[in-house]
Amino acid sequence: MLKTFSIKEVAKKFDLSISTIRYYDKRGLLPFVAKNAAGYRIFTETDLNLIKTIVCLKNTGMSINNIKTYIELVMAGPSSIDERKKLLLNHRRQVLQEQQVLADNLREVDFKIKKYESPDAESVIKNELEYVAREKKKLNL
Amino acid sequence: MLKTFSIKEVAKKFDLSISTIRYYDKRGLLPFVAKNAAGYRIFTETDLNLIKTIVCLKNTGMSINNIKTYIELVMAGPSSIDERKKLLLNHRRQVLQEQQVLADNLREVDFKIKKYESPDAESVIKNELEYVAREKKKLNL
DNA sequence: GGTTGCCCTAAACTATAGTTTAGGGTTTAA
DNA sequence: TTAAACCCTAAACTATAGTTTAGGGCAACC
Repeated sequence: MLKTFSIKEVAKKFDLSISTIRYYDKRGLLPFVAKNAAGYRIFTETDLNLIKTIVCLKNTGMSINNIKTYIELVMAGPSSIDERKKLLLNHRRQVLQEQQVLADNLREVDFKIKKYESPDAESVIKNELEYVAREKKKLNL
Repeated sequence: MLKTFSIKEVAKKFDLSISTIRYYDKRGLLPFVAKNAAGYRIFTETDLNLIKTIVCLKNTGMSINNIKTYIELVMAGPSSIDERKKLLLNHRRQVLQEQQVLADNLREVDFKIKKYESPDAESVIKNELEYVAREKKKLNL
């Protein structure tokens, strides 16, 4: 028999809260999820694949609105393949850029850490402080 | 003479909006910025160094509150070097983890893109759709 | 000396992404 | 058959990070 999953099981599987899943549904990210007679969400195996994709897009910083657009394209069937590809390629570019920003700025953080690890950190920083004080004094600030 | 900068110049230099700089000040990120008799913020060269650090921490995803903590440590002088180092090392760990998440999930996105780029993408996706339909039918969903 | 451009604060407003609460049905296992 | 464990919606609430607006003061140039 085909296995189905409750909202609680799905939440656990993807490390989301139940309310987040409900929120995603309300925001239109889960139009493919069926409900039983009592109104309970019933998740199938293939639903989980799509949810994995949603989580993946979320984890790379895509907004709910854009994820919704992607899901709508998926629901539209094969005719939307080109648009889906365009959307994902665009997203990919943004992620690469974000990675670049992260890497560049992390290097700066690393410089600071090294500075603090240096044996003469204390005197260096004292000097900097004195310089700042002189600078403000000169400017009457 | 020592050069100083207006809020507008600083905003331009760091690609921030003027209101963001005011907001940062209000949140306690700029306790080192002096004001002239008229209440105008006057930024010195060394102020810019600290602002660069703030932007750097922001660009690596640190919250305003944690940046504030870091700035407070800086203002406390050399005695806080150890704590600053700890804070930055901790942040560094989080950034590395975020980079990992980004990289892992981007790989998934790349898989999807490749799938859409394949010549038989259309038939593959048609088959998937039919599978999903059969699945839901079997489950009476 | 007035007009244009800058600067200020305080407070309200916005966007995004959820979380929590209230009130109420359903399922399951003793 | 009832209590515990689940599930539901709607709506209010929260957190974060700003942006916008209202109402005024400075500054600098013509």
